[in-house]
Amino acid sequence: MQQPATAARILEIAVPTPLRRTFDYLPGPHVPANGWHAGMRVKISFGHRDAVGIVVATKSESALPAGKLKAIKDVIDQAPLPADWLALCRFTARYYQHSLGDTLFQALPVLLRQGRALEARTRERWSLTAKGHATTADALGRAYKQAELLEMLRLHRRGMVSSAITAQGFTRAQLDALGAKGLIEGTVEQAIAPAREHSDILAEPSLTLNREQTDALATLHTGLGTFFPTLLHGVTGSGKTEVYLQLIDAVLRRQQQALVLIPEIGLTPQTLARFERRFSVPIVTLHSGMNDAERLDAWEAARAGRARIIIGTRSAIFTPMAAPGVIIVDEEHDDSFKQQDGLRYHARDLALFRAQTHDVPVVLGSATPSLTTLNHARQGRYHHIHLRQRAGESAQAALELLDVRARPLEGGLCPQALEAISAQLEQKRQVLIFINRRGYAPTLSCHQCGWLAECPRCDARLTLHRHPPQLICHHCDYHTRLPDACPSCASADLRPLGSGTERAEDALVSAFPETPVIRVDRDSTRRKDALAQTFEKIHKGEPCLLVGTQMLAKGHHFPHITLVVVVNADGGLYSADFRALETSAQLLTQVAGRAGRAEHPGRVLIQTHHPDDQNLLCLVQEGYDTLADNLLEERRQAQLPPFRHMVLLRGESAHLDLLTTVLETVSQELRAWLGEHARPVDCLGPVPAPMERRQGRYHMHLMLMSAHRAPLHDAAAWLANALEHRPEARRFKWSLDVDPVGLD
DNA sequence: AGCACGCCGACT
DNA sequence: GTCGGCGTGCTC
Repeated sequence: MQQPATAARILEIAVPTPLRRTFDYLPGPHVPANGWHAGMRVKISFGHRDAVGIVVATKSESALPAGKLKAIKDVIDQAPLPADWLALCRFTARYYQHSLGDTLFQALPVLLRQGRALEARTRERWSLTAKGHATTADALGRAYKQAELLEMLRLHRRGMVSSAITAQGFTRAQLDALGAKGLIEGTVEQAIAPAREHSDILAEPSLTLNREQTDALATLHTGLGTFFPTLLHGVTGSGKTEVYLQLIDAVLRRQQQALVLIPEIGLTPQTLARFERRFSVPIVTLHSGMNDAERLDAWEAARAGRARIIIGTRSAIFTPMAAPGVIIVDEEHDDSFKQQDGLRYHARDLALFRAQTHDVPVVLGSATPSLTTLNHARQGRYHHIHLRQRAGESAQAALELLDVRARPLEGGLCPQALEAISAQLEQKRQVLIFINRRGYAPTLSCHQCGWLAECPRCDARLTLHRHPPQLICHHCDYHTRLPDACPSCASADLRPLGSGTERAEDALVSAFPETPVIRVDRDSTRRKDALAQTFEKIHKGEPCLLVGTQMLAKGHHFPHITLVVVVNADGGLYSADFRALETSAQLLTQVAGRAGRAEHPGRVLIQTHHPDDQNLLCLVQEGYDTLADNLLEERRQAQLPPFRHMVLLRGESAHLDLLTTVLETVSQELRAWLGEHARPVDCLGPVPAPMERRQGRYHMHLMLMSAHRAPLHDAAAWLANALEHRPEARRFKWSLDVDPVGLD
């Protein structure tokens, strides 16, 4: 037996504030039944407001005189939040140089942030009794509604929860009446009910694996119960999901849970349905479409161990688990795993940390792995499993470059592309046209004087939209009506410059009036279910033209598409951002993977103004893996990530001079400090951000680079500290980005 | 980040 | 005369 905990004299408490420090409180008269422990939530008065805080330590002394300390107002949790969850948040806060309080509260569902008790909600499930089964509806005489209810429940073998019953138009009175007659009974269960004992894990048999999949699974099986990081490197259609499913099956049989992270728009209803069809255990999902109560239910059920499979986007990495067994990060190269504001964490990287602390395998799956992950695999830090065959009959589509220099373009499409589209349509097939630009045209220009429509608040062109006709800035919320004449020379000869999805759509409608043209981008898909409905239409296989942005490239597969046209592959070729080529090669490969299924070999036509570009040629002739190796070599020579690590300090202000001056000063001080303490860290800048002016504010960067994490971390911490204690630094916004994924 | 305090402009 | 603008200071 544990000794009764001695009463804590001081509680160290993390508070939801960006301040990077904790605050000491007195326990007052409050003593939890099992003593004070880190991870307990408390109510406190903080400054001039009330707040929820989390105890992160108990101690006997404070740096502050006792008279300055307040007592807490109340205890919320009698049992602390999980210790490993707290450790994950601590690591995250330290690694990303973020306030612990902010980190902890961000990792908590909203209702827990607000101080709601952590316990499963309960609900009532109704089903027929033996007597109910033996009774026919006509025995109920004139109680028609009751008879109807009885019949409905007869159809639901596992019963129905009361909310579902009332949603069908029945009342509590009708339930009670049938209950009183002994025909039905209600049992109270937790919001996400545990799997029934002795029930099967599988609801349907697994698929037969091919040789590669079998080997992959065998390797992964050897890693169960240990930290076993693996890159599952499989071409589109190679059956990665089936490998995940069978690995999860093994994890469930060990009485453990599986956490599956997916990109923001990667969770298609098809994928979720596949998990739910396969397993009969409780599965919870965590995504943006859920309300606060549902999120709390899922979080609580995962923590308690009732939820056996947890599927979610980025933030699901913070879901606690009673018995973690595996973490899977699907499409690990996807940038939506990186949070781009506030706490700028990367869910994939945290998945690695979590897997390590839990001693469980972590599987990173992708057809186009990030250079970071590929480098780990090449250096033997991760197991590297290849799936090179496509499962099923389909062939890999052939990639071809189309030189569009000096060719006439219709909605961005050259005559050769239009011809190829026409040939496919004659054979009643579907074609995908990929343009990574929404709107009608990237900008509007004056044919007389060369004026370009520019955003008054950003260093960017305004995009021309047709529905409704407007000039819109895609970097801020600025929009304006179309000018009748050139603001510069008053000429009326204003012309759209270049093509976006809307213009391609128009061009295709006039070129192929018989064929339906479906546009998929953020503007055409505003309504909630519009995307799902559109995809359903496409899956019927009727000939059609599909025009869209990268929304089309992710997750979904379209078996009837036999031709993909990429309108412009040049975007990533000559960008200032060192990652642009990597991202763009991944995107092109993902788009190309949409074509060519079953009996039709696919074609992918890539329009370019740079048909001799070495990288583009490499991608087309050798494929992503070879290009990735070349890019890794370039990164090594340039000493860029992943060969050196990076921390970016972003500063933002309406006053450029103020921003520059302070960043100059602080960077000089940092360089002096680095020299004095012999820290091998390079400090570059301040330099203007790639788009210096955005939303009327100036953006400057300071970049820290080092081959070693520890000194880089020290430098970042020094910088954060210096800025926090410098009064001038409070006159502009700044943030640190550890391992940034974009330099914007 | 909140939130309060504080000292100067256009409103009932 | 007051409502309110956001500069500045503080949170155990």
